[in-house]
Amino acid sequence: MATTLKDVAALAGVSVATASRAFQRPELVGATSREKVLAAAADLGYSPNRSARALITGRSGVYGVIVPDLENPFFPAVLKGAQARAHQLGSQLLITDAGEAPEGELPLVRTLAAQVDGIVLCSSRMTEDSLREAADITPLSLVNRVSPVLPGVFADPVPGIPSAVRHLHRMGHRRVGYVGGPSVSRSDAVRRTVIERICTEAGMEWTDIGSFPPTVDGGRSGAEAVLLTDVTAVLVYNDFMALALMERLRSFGVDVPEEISVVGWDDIEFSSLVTPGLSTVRVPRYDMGVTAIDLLHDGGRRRNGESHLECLGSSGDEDAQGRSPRHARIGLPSQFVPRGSTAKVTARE
Amino acid sequence: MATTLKDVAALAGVSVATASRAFQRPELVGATSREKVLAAAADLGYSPNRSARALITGRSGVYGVIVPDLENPFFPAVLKGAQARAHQLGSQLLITDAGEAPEGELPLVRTLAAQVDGIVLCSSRMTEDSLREAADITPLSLVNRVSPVLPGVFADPVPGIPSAVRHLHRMGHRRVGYVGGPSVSRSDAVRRTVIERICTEAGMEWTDIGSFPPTVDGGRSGAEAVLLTDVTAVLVYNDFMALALMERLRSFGVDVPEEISVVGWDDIEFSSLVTPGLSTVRVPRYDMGVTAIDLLHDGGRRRNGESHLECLGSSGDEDAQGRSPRHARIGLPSQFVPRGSTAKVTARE
DNA sequence: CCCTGGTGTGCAATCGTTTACGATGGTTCT
DNA sequence: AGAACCATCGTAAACGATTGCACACCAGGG
Repeated sequence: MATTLKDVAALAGVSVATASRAFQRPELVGATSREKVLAAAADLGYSPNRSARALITGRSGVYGVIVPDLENPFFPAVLKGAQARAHQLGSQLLITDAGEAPEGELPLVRTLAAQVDGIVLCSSRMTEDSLREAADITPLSLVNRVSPVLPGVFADPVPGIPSAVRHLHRMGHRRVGYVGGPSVSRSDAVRRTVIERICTEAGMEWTDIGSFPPTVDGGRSGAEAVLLTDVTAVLVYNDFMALALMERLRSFGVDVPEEISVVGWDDIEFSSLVTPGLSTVRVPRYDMGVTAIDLLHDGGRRRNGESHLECLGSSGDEDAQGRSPRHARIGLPSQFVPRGSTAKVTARE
Repeated sequence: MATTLKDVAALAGVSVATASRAFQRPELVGATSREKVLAAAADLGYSPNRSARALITGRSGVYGVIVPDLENPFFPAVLKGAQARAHQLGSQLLITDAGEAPEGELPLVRTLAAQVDGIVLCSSRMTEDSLREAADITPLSLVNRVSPVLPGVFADPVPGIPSAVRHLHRMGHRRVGYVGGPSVSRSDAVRRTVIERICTEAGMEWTDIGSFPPTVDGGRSGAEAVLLTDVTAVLVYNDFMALALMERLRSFGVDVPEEISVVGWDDIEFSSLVTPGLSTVRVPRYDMGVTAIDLLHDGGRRRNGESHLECLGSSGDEDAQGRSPRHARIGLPSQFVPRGSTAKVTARE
């Protein structure tokens, strides 16, 4: 049916070995035969059979990506970045929705591992032990999750949080709250501490409003909790929650930003669409996808200097043999995006 | 590295042929050897090498899906449905973002075709000719696009539009407009005619407000165009545009729904989050994904009765040989979801 | 006793590539 | 001139699974 390398070789008048080398190791074949092969290939519209290649090289040219929920607007941009990079590298992306099931992730990794060259785990909720086990099966790269033993990329709260907090300070806010996400979330914990530090540095009062599910409902509950405090501004775990929170505040007759300013996190597309626009901390989702594939591709080796990436740290843990594997953990800078949901403090208490 | 069929066969004390048949054609091997093979496989944690299998069977166990833009909230649910079905069938999904480039879709199909068993094209903007060419290369199934020569699944405007229009009528609206999407869009044309028909049937005045890009900007432009007319309610091509349109109307001091009612299309998640909630025509995205894979899987053959699907029509075109290939074109019912953006007519004019 | 038929199994070819190895011819060095 | 070397290319063996074919074995009928 499809044209094979043998057809190309025949048309070019060379052996299949030479034809193969014309693609794989061009420097090993003579200029004339190389050109004949290339011409024949173009002529026949040849494209190599990836299964055959995978069979012998042991690499499929496909990377797997596991996301917890495709409908969460955080991930598509990550996927786009990952796909762009994968295509540059001649690979494809096998995307899988883990479907809200933390305990299903490890089996999923097992299934996928057999047919991919490595897996990008997004916001994985797997235990550290499961992660280790998964890493034994196949190369892994983490997005939005840090592990001492695995390479990964995450959003650095800096400079987003400092600049958000300073912005609130300039607007006259002195009491700010944080509506957190799931308490198991590492990034939530990090944000919490950074917010606290920056607030105290700026001489502002900080209130932990609690942990909530990272959903619309969580945002609504958050709104109710906010009303029990005297804060004039809140930072919220993600835009989803922040939008629901604004909505809920309004339904209680509390105006945003007149009475309470709200800052979200992620800068999903809708944040700029609502009224008032949601001020938010933008995270470089696309670049995170790109970087995740990079990490997979060079298997944790030294990164090429080409990029805008900023490597914030590496694991120094020593393994049983006393070697010191250094796994890249890359933090990409976040950025505060001011919009209508933050304003000068006026009414509230 | 990984355990192969040979290992399993050796442990079970049979030949690889028997081991293979124990999986593929169990009825051909004796009960005792079958059990020994299965036990050995379980013991070794054997999983077949899909590349090797693909090489000989010519089927990779992977379906491709091409979407125009992953960040468009319409698609994730489709992908989820497609994935669920694919997994049921033992296949994986290779998802690709075509990246806003209609002219890039055909090359993309060519690239993908080599490594998948078929491709689901979502909202393809390819020309009919390109579609035909693509269909020559690999099995195809269309989502949100109908073609006379290809199987596909689309959202049936019924009963969504009739019930939306009746709802507006009950609210006292007599002049409604339609803010359309790209004029090349088939579904746009269909909606247009259905809206017109239902409106006239209900004795309402209908205004075509024009064609706009299916983006936030398109929605904004649509808002301005709406203000040049005297309609009291508009139906909008999709929720994205509808939300931006509401936003824009409001920035012009026009209240929704006090002065103008707005109905969107798709029921993306945010439509229920904004204030007022966006009334919208919900389309069964998840089921469309499921069905698209089904169409690919049974290669346009008769559908099994198991489902809730409603087959609206088949192509009767005859090909050169005079045969009459019947390609399933399946319309899934849409549904009107009333929310706050539609209300009794009051102020306008 | 031979032949037919069915059942269960193994041998070996095959899919399309990659790549180790060896063969060939030509060039350069001593 | 002979050796050593290099560039170039072909032969053939993999990779791991599937499957057509043939073979062995056993039952039963003539």
